[in-house]
Amino acid sequence: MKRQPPNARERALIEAKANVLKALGHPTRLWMAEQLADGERCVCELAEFIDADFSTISKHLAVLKQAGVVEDEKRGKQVYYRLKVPCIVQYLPCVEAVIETSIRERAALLG
Amino acid sequence: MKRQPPNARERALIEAKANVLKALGHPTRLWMAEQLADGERCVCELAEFIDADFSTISKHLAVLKQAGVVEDEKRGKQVYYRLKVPCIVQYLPCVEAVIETSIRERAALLG
DNA sequence: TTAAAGAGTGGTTATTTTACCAAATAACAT
DNA sequence: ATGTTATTTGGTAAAATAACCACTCTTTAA
Repeated sequence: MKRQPPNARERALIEAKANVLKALGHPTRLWMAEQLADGERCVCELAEFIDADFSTISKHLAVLKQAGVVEDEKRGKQVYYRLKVPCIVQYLPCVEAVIETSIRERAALLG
Repeated sequence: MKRQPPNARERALIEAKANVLKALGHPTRLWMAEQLADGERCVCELAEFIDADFSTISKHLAVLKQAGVVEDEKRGKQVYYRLKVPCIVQYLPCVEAVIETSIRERAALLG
């Protein structure tokens, strides 16, 4: 069976998937997603541990939301964020495996 | 138990993980990774289906390699790429679930 | 009703990313 | 030796990203 170039439909799906991965591909946003694996958090709780302007944090959350990774809910003065599809963080062990492999290889090079 | 801000070690790990996700967070690179899930491919086989300059393709592969996602091997005139940690593509069903959720919600909005 | 706290927006700037072209390198065939 | 194919590298321009500041909006508290 010969391989095919991706058609328009497939290309759209790939783009959407890449967009999700890209959203998680920033240290601050990945950290946020990991925090949310333990349950919802308001912006102020997340901000407590992030050394960045509040507006920056807000924009990172907007990126995660736009990608469909999180959803938000306003309760009183606070806005709570939570993961929409929790499996998204269950992947991370494999991502870590990638890193461990790289580290092991570098160590092997050093003897 | 009170949550803690990430220390230097944790921050380095998060950065490394984010870097892997970022590498996969581009349509062309994600497509390449998916192709490699079926086994190694040389650059020319991948290029066959990608509408971009050869140099562009080469640079995308370099990004994946630098992130530790793929490794390469030169055999004759060709360079073959393969996944280093195959589980990296097993995640994608969850990524798709994120997208499906978004689509379903949008559909629900339309009634 | 006024002030303060939590969060988001708009604007700006520096940095990064991506794509293309041209040129270089490596291996093979003639 | 020379050309040809496969791939990478360097340069550059355009576009996207990420950070900060100043400001706005909303909700609660005084």
